[in-house]
Amino acid sequence: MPTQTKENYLKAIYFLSKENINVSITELSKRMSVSKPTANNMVKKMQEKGWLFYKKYKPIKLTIKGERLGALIVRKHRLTEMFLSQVMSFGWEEVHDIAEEIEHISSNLFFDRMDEILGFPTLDPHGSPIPDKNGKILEVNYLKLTTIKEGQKVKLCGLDNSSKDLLVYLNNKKIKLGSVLLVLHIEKFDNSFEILLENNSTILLTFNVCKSLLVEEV
Amino acid sequence: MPTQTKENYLKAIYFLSKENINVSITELSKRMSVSKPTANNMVKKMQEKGWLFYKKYKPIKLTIKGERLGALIVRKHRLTEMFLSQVMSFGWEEVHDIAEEIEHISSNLFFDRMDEILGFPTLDPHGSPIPDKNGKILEVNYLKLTTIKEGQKVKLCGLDNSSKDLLVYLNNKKIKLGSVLLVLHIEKFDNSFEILLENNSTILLTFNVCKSLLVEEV
DNA sequence: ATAATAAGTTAGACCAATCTAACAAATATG
DNA sequence: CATATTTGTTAGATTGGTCTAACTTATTAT
Repeated sequence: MPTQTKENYLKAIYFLSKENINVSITELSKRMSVSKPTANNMVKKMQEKGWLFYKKYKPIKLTIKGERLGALIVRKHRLTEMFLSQVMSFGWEEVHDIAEEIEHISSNLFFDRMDEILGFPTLDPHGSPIPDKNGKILEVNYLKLTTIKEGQKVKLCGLDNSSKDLLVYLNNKKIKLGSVLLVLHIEKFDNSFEILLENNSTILLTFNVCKSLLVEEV
Repeated sequence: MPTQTKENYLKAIYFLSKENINVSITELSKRMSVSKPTANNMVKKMQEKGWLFYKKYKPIKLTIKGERLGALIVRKHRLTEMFLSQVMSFGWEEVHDIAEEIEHISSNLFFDRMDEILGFPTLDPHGSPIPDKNGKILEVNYLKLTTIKEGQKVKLCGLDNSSKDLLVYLNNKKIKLGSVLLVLHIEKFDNSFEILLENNSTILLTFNVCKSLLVEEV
């Protein structure tokens, strides 16, 4: 049973790895907002527990065990976010912080019941996969909106960057997961996208926003 | 913001006081399953925080502040139990352990939303009061069934001892919160109570069981 | 009232998680 | 290639929560 703190380190390493970032002591210390000696010390302890492998100046790698533990925390986090939003009517911008706390609850029953109530979702509303009870995730292959050509119709399936700002922005534009977007025109000048929505309104999205939108051709 | 550990001490002192137990260092250490020096040390720290008042060999008393903090933890615990049972379909015997963990979540919004979903209950299914957002509890003035005279009609409003055994026992006898009981006869010999239920069946309750039944005259 | 028991305290230790200051090792750069 | 910069490590301290052993101070019981 990892402590709450160690669970947070596991999660940080898990995400850094998924982001293809070389997980160094320095990188980890930045992500965790702790000093380098603190991160160093923690990594040693986690290695002793058999959750990761580390050699001086080499990237930190989670072991199978560590990877599974990390995935299970992510599972708890994402199920909680969905539960808060769908069952408890919280807004998407509110759920993250609460889920950061609830993800450390040890009772598996609690999360399995959420899972059941939610109908065993495999993706959360950001389009991020929810690991199953064994820490296995369904691999998805979405495209960034920026790779889509003019005239193409796509469905919004996920967000690459789930910042609160982006969520609020999309909400204002009436775009949500599952929304169908038609790329009317791409402005050569600034790479902004002119998009036709299902309600026949036209909106303009900057290149920066488009980079964060993960879509699937329809 | 009390740490999780200190919240547990606050809760323990809160309950010991409510049970009219003289809260000594020894009593507290037993309740918390820690050594006496540990309890002693903690009590000193909590006094510094202004949550309680303690003088050598004198009973520990919560300050207004400490009382309020304790009540708020109880609020979180009881709301969680109700939410788990009523919204998430957990059995009443399963909810306690999960609530012990969730009661330490800091987000007030989370509990306020539970409260809303549950319809702002003031009593939990054991008949125990749920403190409000300010830690105020609806003072109820129930009587033990043992104080009721022959011929009197009462309504079951709460349980003084919420052991699983008692819950199962009452369930078998078809007695639940809100049941109306008529005291037909009190056996002088062993102080057992002969009770007439709403369905016109007659049952016999031992003095011991009657002590745990909190009722209101009707 | 004095001895036995219970209650409370002190001292010293440990572990988890953190810090700063100072130093060492590897990498990058002029 | 030599030096500057980045990266990692050591050492020593702190805080929160815990322990045991040994001691002191009340309470209780004979």
